[in-house]
Parts: sequence; C-alpha cells; structure tokens
Amino acid sequence: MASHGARGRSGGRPTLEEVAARAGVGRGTVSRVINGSPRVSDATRAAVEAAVAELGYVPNTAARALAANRTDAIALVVPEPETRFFAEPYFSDMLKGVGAELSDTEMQLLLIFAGSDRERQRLAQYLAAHRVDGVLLVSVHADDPLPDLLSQLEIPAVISGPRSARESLASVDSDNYGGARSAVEHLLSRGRRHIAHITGRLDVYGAQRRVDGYRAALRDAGHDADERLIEAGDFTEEGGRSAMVELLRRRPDLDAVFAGSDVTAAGARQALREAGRRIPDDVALVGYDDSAIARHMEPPLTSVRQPIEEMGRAMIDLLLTEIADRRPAASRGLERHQVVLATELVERASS
Amino acid sequence: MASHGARGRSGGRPTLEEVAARAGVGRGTVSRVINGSPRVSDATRAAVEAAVAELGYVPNTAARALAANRTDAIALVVPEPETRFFAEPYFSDMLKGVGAELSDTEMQLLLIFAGSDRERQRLAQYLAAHRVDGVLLVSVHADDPLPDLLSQLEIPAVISGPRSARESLASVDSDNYGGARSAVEHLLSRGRRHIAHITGRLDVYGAQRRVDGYRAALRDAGHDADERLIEAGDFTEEGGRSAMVELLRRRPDLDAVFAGSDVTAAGARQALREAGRRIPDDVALVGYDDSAIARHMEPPLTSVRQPIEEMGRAMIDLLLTEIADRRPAASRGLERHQVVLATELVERASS
DNA sequence: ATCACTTGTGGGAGCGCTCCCACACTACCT
DNA sequence: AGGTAGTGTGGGAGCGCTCCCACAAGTGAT
Repeated sequence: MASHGARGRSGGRPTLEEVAARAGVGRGTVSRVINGSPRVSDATRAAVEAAVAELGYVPNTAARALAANRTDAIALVVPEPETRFFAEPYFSDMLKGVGAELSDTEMQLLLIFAGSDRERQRLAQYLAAHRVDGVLLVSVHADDPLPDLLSQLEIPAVISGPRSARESLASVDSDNYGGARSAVEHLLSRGRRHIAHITGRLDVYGAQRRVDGYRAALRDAGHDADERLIEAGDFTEEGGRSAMVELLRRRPDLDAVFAGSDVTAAGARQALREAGRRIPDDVALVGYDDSAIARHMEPPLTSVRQPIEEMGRAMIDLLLTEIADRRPAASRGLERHQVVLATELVERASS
Repeated sequence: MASHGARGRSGGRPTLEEVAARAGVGRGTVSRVINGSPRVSDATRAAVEAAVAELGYVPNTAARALAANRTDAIALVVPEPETRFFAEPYFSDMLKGVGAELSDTEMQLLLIFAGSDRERQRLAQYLAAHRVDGVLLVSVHADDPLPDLLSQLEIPAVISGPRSARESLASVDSDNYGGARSAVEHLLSRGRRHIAHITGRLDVYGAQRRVDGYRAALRDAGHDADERLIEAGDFTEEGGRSAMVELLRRRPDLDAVFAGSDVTAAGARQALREAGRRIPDDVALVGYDDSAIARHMEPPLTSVRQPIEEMGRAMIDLLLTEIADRRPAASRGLERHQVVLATELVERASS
C-alpha cells in the first residue's frame, strides 16, 4: 500500500509497528527494547528481540533523527587541504585514536575537510543544518572563525591544541611547552651551547608554545636568548631546509638544532649535509612528533613524542560527555574541560 | 510551544512552515523553491527566497530523508585497515578526484574503513539502515562479500578495479593489463632480456591483471615465460625487498625488474643495492602507480601512471547516474556500466 | 461560449520514529 | 478496607519535510 511512488521498493523494510504486531506488544515497548530502556520485563524483551531477529528489523535513522533531534554522528573537521592531511602523520594517528574510542559506540564518524574557502562554505551549511551531534576540530589556526561558529550554533565541540582565552570550547592538548623544554634541556645536558630553533607555523598555537618552551629552557639555564638562533619554518621539509641555510649563515657556530617537527628536521638535515656538517658530531638535531620519519632518518632522529592517539581518545571522551548532557560549553559558565597530556623525549642517534 | 522537553532549544530553527507564512505562500510552494522546481513563478520564487534569507532557513535533513527516502550522502568504503589507507597514495589521489567531482553537488561524502571484521560488522549494519544513497567501493579483494551485500540491499554502488563475472555492480578501472604490457615492452625495447616481475597481492584483481599483461608482452615478443622470474609481493616495501632477494638467488642473470607498485620497487631497489647491482646499468627497474616515491627515488623511477584521480571522478559520475535513476544495477539486466581508463608510462632514469 | 490544456498554487496525508501521558496491575504500608 | 508507591505497558501527538491531489486561473482552439 505504498502511497508515494518512490516508496515500497526494496522489498519493504520492516518498521517498528510491524515488529510490535509480530511480538504482540505496543509500539512504545518495542522502542524501549531497541533503545535499551530498563523498564521492560524480561519476557517482553525476549519476545521483541525474537521478532526483531525474524523480521531483520533495522531502525530507520532518519525517523529517529527527526523525532529525537539527534543524528548519532559526529564530524572530524580538518581545517586543512587534503594534501596536508595525508602528508602529516599527526592526522592519521589522531584518526586511529578517535576510531578506536568510537568503535564501541553507535556513533558514526564523518571526515570533513575544510581547507579551501569553498569547502568552508559547505561546512558552515552543513553545521547549520545540524547534521552532526558534535564536532572534533583538529589543527585550529589563529583567527579561525570555526570555534566561534560552533559555539554560536551551540554544537558541542572539542578542539585539539591549546585554547585561546576567548574560546569556550573544550580542548585536548599535548604539553608543547614542556615538550620543547625537555628537548632543549636534553641538548644542554649533552653539552651543546648554541642551540637553534626552527619553528613550526606560528599561526598554529602549538608551534608558538614550543617557542616559549625553547626560550624558557635556555633562560633557566642562564643562556641569553639570541634571536638570531630562531628562524621560522612552516612544518614542511623545504621550509626546514631553507631555515637551516639561513641559520647557518647567521650563526655558523651553532652546535644543535631543535626543529619544530620531524619533517622540518628532515629538511634541516639536508641543509646540514650540504654544508658539510656531521650529525651529531658537529650539530645535534632534535625533532618533534616522533613520527615514522624520525625512526627512518639517517641517523635516527631524537624526537619529542606526542601522545596523539591518546589525544584522539580523550577528545572523543570529552565530546561524548558534552553531547550527553546536551549543554554546549558556552552556556555552562567558565568551568571548561581542558586536558593536557604529557610528552616524552625519545632519544636516538642524532643528538 | 515545545512539547518535547528536548526540543525548542537553540533559539528555534525556522521550519518550512514558518518560511511559508513569512512569504505569504503555502508549504508546498516553499518546498518547490528549495528543491529548484521550475513550476514556480518568478515573483513567488523571489518572495520565498527573501523569506529564506531573512529567517536564515536551513532545511532539516532528517525530515527530508524521512519523507523523501534519500539521505544525500554517499559512502567511500575502504575495505582496508586505516594504515594502508594512509600509506598508499592510491587512496589519497582517489579521494581527491572524488572530492572534486562532488564539490558542486549537495552530496555529502562519508569515509568508512572496513578493515577488521568488527568494522565490517558495523558497515553491514550501516548499509542495512540505508544511511547512504550509494557506495563507492575501492580496493575490492577476491571473495569479498561486500559487492553481493550491496546488490542484495539494492544500494547503488560502483567499485574500483575490474569486475569479476558474477558481480553486477558498475565499475571503473584502469587498464592494468595494458599498463603492465607497456612497462615490459619498454624494457624490451631498451634491450633487456631477462625481465622479472614482483607481483602485488594476488587477491587484488588488478595485480592479477598486471601479471597477465607481463606474460602477454613477453610471449608476444617471443620470449618463453620463466616462472622463476615471477615472485609474489604484497605491495609493501619489505615484501618487495624479500621478493627481490629471492629472484636474485634464482636468476642471478636477470637484467630488469617490473615491480607491481612503486613501494614494491623501493623495496626491490634496496635489495639490489645490497647485492651490489647498479640501477639502471646492471638492472633496470620499473614501478607502478607513479606516486611521489617514484619521483623522489634515487635514481628516479620509471613508472606506470594510473589516472587515479580521474577514476575517482568517473566513479562519482557513474554512481550519481545510478542513484538518479534509482534502479540498482542488478535489476537492470546485463547491460552494465564499466569504464576502463588508459595508463601512461612515465620514463625516468631507472630504466 | 465551450472545451481542453497548461501553469501555478495550497494543503492533506504520511514517512517511522520518540516522548510522554494515561492506565492497569502489583505490592506493601497504614 | 483504603491509600501510596512503584512497574510495565499502550498508544496519541508530533518531529519537518515531500508527494500528490485538487483546484484556480490563464491560454488557445473549436
């Protein structure tokens, strides 16, 4: 009795109502069983479950979403071009943690790229349509309007990286400051005295914090910071190479380099090689991220490991909590969830 | 007047009805405007569009999905562990093509991994719930039950790679057979006579086809196929290395290697180096995929380029057509869409 | 003037759920 | 006996759309 032309194909998926009829109970009871409500007698539950199995019933997500005003889906938003997503191990590790933590949930994960303006446009539409219950925002840049949009739309969200003061979103971060400190302290303990730093992209909060940590470690050790020992990179190999060239020109006497990422370190290594400097004999090198690159570099690279996978897990935990008590961060006052995970220095032959 | 406790939060999203009231028209008319029906007068359309803009109306996807029985979303299913997804450039190129082709559509793309049994279980649930309008299946293995499941559920789907006889799904493939032929013919034309082949994983159709092409090229050139010149790899670097070691042991006189992928070629190169063979002087090497690895190898690797991005585009085209005329492949008889795109040999210093 | 279309429009019915109120029934106190 | 909980259950109302039927109004042929 399909009244709409487009319906009734595909052999007719069974509905709640049909399951109820089959089990000899009411619609509400079946709904309770499906949703795991405790207020159902064991006998009834068994009868309903049998009917569900016989009919091969699968709930209609659209109907549920409409009635209950939730989608059972969350989005992992990557505000970067896809290229970077695949190039940086950060994202794949993050995805692994997120996926693992989500695997015993009913939640569906969507991956959304928002690198170009056009993609951002689409994303805004998407969020406005409330097609997800929550958002994981990885790699937030300074002045990014996304966090504001999110809290305006009152969509639960968790960002990775440090949170700037004005934002009211929950966040998970690794201790970039401490990680940088430990790298520099390590180099100092190895007797290095002229330690340079190639930064990451400074519009990424984390990179900025690493610079702070670098400065603090030097200051605490009684070294005066020489600005000529700091050069901006951009997380790319080429950026690392050219920054290294520049540093060697300015301070030919440097004996150690702390790079803002492993990829940057790879670029720096190249420049050092070309300049005839041996690693670690002439110049010690330390990277950041402890990615596969670090292990495979020649010589193997000392690097600061971030617990990225754990960060992913933590982000999901926070987000699910946030969704569960449906009160977006903004409206719950100042008390905001912020998790900071420790880093670990992995020592290898390059330092 | 929110009757459900959970509703009416978030400042009340405007509904179709409210837009209709504001524009002084009926519900149906607004729906027609939203969906771009031509049967609306210009004046009315303008009035509705104004109301939409003033109210900031965004259609409720769940309601639409429920009423129209479509989701405006398609899934890109990767039947592989995530690790492989990130490791092989194939997927990122594919994703790029798919994304590009989809960007002027309303369709949402979901990325779903189905590497483990558990993930497959979830996927089956997901598909049974008809949460997507169509599926893109990349990297299908032999005996994979997914294609059958898909046609059973009557979900429009397109697979990448050659289609086995029994499947009724549309497919897009690159010419693996021809690509392999061209690689071998190239090596022959360079005067190589003992050409070995390290295969990909043979449960992947494409890898099998490459073996066929390799054999055919040799046969046509009047060489008798020596099975000792063929060794199975698995698309990994380590697999390529150990296969090469084995080949060198069996046929120390070989003077060329055609590898099933660039990554495999990288492994082979390593083994050749260790054995003291120079590339291309002693042994010529050709890869497959023309990925970034090929360009950066030392020496740069000759490789067969597959138009992966174009494949992604073509898959989307097919799928959207399939969805548009809502008739899944199976029910439309034998005439099935199958697109095969040509490959191109990119010559570099390794051969 | 009549008929036969075509074009534009309004609104009822229905998609398959969830939420919640109402009600029956039991158990245990006063 | 009457009250007061608590427990399990049925089903109405409603979520915000799309589809389609009905109908008004216009257009041209007869």
